[in-house]
Amino acid sequence: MKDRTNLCAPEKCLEPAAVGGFAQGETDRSDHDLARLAKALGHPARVRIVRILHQRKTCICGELVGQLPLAQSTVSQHLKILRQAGMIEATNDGPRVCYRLVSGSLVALKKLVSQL
Amino acid sequence: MKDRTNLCAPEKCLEPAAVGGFAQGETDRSDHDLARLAKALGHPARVRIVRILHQRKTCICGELVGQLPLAQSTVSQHLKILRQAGMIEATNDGPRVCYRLVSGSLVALKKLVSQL
DNA sequence: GTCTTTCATCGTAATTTTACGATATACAGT
DNA sequence: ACTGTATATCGTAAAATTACGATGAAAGAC
Repeated sequence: MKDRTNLCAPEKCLEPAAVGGFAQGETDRSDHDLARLAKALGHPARVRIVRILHQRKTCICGELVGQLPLAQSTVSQHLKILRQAGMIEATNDGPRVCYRLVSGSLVALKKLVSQL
Repeated sequence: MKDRTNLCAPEKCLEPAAVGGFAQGETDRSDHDLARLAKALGHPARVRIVRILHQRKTCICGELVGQLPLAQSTVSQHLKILRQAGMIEATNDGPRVCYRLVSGSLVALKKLVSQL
């Protein structure tokens, strides 16, 4: 077989090679940051969730489930992905969970994209 | 087992539910378009490729391979993903292949992101 | 206390992604 | 025709993604 520790998935990709001359750790970080946010938006359901949260400023999980043609557990999974990417956050409201966009996350994304 | 024809991956996701009241096929298409482009940028190597092509306006495949800590076949695979997403295109230059950004693809991405 | 509601997590399966080496293909030069 | 260079594609394996139902955990209602 071979090593296959996946040089790219975590945070190692593109960094070894970049040391080969001109220091561009800046670019590397941008690459990873943008890739991380882009990946989080790489599914229509998650784009939709972000859109809804942008409109309603805040939204209960159950309402999001109602807006999507997916099982509750699947929506919960998508919410987790967006949370791990730092795009949304949640607070508890009794038995309910209130989601909202992380302030500045959209601005950060737009900035990274505009720098392309 | 069950059906599991994956209602989301192709182009079906979010469309059945959207018919439940206010017609918003517009939003659905935007969701899919943005998700498609975002997914294409959802890997640091592909972000890097797009950045390089933006700088140098045009680039031979081999140079891209030299800039990335990945095997030639892997880079070729990433290029294929970007091509299928409509972000880059290629022309043959002798035995070499010359890649460039598809004119307007970045603008389209920026527009979709700015509409978030 | 016991329900009920709301959501996250678990277990699982199918599919996709990511990576590599090996091989095929296409073109230029000799 | 043969050689070498450049690239794509194939075969394969590991890991991640996407989806679902079932189960678990927390909080309010009774």
